[in-house]
Amino acid sequence: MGSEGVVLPAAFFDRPADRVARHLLGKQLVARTASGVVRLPVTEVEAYLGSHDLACHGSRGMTKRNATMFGPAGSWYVYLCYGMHWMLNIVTGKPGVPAAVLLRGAGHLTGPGRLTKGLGIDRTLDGAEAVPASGVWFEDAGVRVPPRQIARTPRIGIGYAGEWVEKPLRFVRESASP
DNA sequence: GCAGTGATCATA
DNA sequence: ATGATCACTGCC
Repeated sequence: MGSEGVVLPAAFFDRPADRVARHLLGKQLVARTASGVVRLPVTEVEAYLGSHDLACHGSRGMTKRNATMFGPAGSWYVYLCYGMHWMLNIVTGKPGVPAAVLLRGAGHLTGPGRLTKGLGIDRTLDGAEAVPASGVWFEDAGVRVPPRQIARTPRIGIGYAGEWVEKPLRFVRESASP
């Protein structure tokens, strides 16, 4: 479902990635697809905090692949993983700081690879801003997710990251309990 | 439980 | 130029 909401401005993303991640839960991920505009509530995200975060691509310096992570808040960072899955991230914080939030689930789409596949997202979005003109953006439909519905766990698939493996930087929205 | 898949990056 | 790696998924 999903009626129209207020487009999230770039300023929303100009904060530490873990705060952005927490506040993205319940917002609408909106994409213009071949079959029309799709609005899906964000259900699962992960924060990548910057160059000191050993799980963060930016922690080993800027490369051609991760350059957009060092850009301004509110732009998309999209890269290919395992040769077949596109990962969708929204850049956070100040330019020069490599931080972002990975979108792992929204609406019925679970898993970061299925999410991009379902929305038809690939690297052509990399570096674009999260505004309607780019085809993919966020809206606030006025939904507030209470803290008791939010679970925090370690991030998935980052076993190489030393002491950062265990940091609870994955945020999942759980269904309301009785 | 593990193979598929190919761009990317460090090493040379 | 070459090889290891990889913020995953689907089928065994």
